[in-house]
Amino acid sequence: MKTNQIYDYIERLGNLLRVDSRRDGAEHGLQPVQLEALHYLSVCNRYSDTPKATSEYLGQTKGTVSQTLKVLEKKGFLRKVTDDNDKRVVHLKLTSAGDKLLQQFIPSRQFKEACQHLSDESQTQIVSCLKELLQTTQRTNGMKTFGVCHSCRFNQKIKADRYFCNLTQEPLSSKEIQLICREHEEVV
Amino acid sequence: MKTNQIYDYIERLGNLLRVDSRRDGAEHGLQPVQLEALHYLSVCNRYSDTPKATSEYLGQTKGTVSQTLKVLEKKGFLRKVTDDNDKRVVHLKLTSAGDKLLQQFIPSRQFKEACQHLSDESQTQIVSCLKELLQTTQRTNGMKTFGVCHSCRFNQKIKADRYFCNLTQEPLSSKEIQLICREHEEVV
DNA sequence: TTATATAGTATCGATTCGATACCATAATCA
DNA sequence: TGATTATGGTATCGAATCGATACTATATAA
Repeated sequence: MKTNQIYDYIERLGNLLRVDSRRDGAEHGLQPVQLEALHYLSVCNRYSDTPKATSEYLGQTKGTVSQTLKVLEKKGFLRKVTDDNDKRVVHLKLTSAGDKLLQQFIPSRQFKEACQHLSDESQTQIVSCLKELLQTTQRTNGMKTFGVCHSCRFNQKIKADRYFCNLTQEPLSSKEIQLICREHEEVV
Repeated sequence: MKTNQIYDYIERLGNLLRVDSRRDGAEHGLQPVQLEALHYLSVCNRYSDTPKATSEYLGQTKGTVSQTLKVLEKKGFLRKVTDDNDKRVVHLKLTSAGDKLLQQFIPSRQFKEACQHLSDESQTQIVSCLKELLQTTQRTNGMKTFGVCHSCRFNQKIKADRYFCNLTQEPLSSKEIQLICREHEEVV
């Protein structure tokens, strides 16, 4: 069992990313968690761009996340749009300033630099290892997986470029199925 | 280039560990960063168990770390011992309560559980992947590597169970060379 | 001896974070 | 239909992180 070793590496790598994030974010008066929330909102689909879903993703209470989002809105990195069908729900859309910020800082310059020193094979192997580790962790703990539609058991391919979600009973475009979803459930 | 994918996985895994840590630590009134500091101090050698080294490891300012350590001391998880040679320096020793705490919470129950579902091969592969990723990141960014003496260019094997550090010019036991060191430099 | 570097601490203000209380809308059910 | 309950979200408070700054004590260099 190499549990401890794996734990140490993940903790250390996560830590380093956080240090980068703190330094980069400081330039715009942003905290690591705020960048992370913005990052999430940039890669999730229309079922998942709400404060509630963000709270589930970050593992924080909705009150905490509400404050985080307020800061991001005040700084002009996202705007809130009330849902047409359910007026309790708000959707969080990145502004162009928000997009620009992420392109600049996510991943951090340091991390990009490091990845360039890895061979293609290494990168492929690392991706598959991390994927397995993450999926195992999420499955074991009964957590939401936040995967993309492509790997979701609810997703159904109708024809080329036409998909259908069997959970929401709505059609999805080929662009949409590349985004992560709060309702995602791994194909078994 | 799979930079973004790798970044996402690491960020997500690190995030999950932090959520576990926050929940576990809360039982003893400890924050994630405090558990992390204690964890570091439990696996570092006698050159590296100081506030300064902890600050370098965590990537935080010495002032910040000083407060973290004060809390851990007040709660009885570590004690401070002034260095004999340099009276500015203090060494941080875990108490038995500190040891016990780590055994209970590091790695988190959830993480141990998840790792048990991974095959031996998977674990071995994950370890080697993460190691490569971490080393590349640290090397690229000119960071301290915080490795164990075994992989350090300053370490010299005299005979079975007898080692010597060419940096500090001191002998090291076979037990000591399994601990991480702030002066560690990878063999090239 | 004087200056400078280093290890560490103390204090302050901005911010995170969870807990609690609260509001508005939706869903349930008698 | 009308009352109850559930859900999404916000506001406020207190404890804690974190960096910046200023500070003390010891060690090293000039």
